[in-house]
Amino acid sequence: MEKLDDILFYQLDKAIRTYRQFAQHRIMSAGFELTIDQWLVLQAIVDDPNRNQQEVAEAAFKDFASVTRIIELLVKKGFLNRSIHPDDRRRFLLTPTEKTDRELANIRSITMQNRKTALKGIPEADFDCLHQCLNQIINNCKKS
Amino acid sequence: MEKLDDILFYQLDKAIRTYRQFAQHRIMSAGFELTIDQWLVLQAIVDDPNRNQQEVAEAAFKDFASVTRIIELLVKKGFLNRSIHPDDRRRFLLTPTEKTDRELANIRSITMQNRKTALKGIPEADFDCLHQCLNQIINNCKKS
DNA sequence: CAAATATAATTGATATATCAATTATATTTG
DNA sequence: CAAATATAATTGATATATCAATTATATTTG
Repeated sequence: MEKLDDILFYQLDKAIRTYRQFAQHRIMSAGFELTIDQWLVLQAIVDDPNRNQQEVAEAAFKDFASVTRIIELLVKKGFLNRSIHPDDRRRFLLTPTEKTDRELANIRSITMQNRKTALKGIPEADFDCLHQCLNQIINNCKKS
Repeated sequence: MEKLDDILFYQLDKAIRTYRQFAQHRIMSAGFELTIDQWLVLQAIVDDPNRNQQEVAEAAFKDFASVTRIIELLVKKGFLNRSIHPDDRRRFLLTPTEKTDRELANIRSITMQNRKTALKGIPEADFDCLHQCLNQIINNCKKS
């Protein structure tokens, strides 16, 4: 029987999850109250507040339903204000609150450190290889 | 603002999730009733039925609590029998049922195809690079 | 314009992840 | 040996993923 660790996809899964656990712990112990997924969604909204939820979902690579629920939490936690969109009553207008920018900036510095730590010892030359391989996998698996 | 796609970890996440969605769809449309995670846990048990649940969790890179719940489902679906372990009443004795081997073998052939499709176009030479990079990330992020 | 269709978002159900608390049993230690 | 501690597994609470169904509004079409 092949060892699970020899299977590329198992290793891929393990790598991203190990990183997520690591990063989440560091964000929490620094006293922040956002999960990585909440951070991703919030960042996607701040980057372009005109996005509707489906565009946010696509940007953050999340499910529509998840985005609905995550935004719910972000509103509850006071990072977003939600009001009805003036041009389309099916949509919401999502506006980051005052504390949002500060929080995002603070988390960003931790995230930068996390990435650096996680990538330590990987030669520059391998980055391209990684990016290309991952892109190829994404394209191969994308539903057409 | 950096594009999310330029961030290695975002791409990593996207790659494994795209693969998972792809693989899960193909397993389902072939008429099987196991999720990838259930398959992983079941495989870990079949590989070595002497494992206790914590060892299963470690092998499948899952949380203890998740393993409890996944085993619950596997028992319900008739892939495992659960009885009290003769040597240690805190443990359970998990025995694959008759249909388990057949099911695993059938899914295996689909999984092989899936992996092949997902890796199409990636040069052999890049595999080592990938494995090494992922391992490095796992080690860098592992809690010590 | 009214009916049909499309779109934006939500909701419900089920699966998995994570953390903390709990239960039951086994082992260790004074 | 009894009390303290360790271990195996479960349970509860909350977050996220996925699919299908639903609701509300907007747009299209006959």
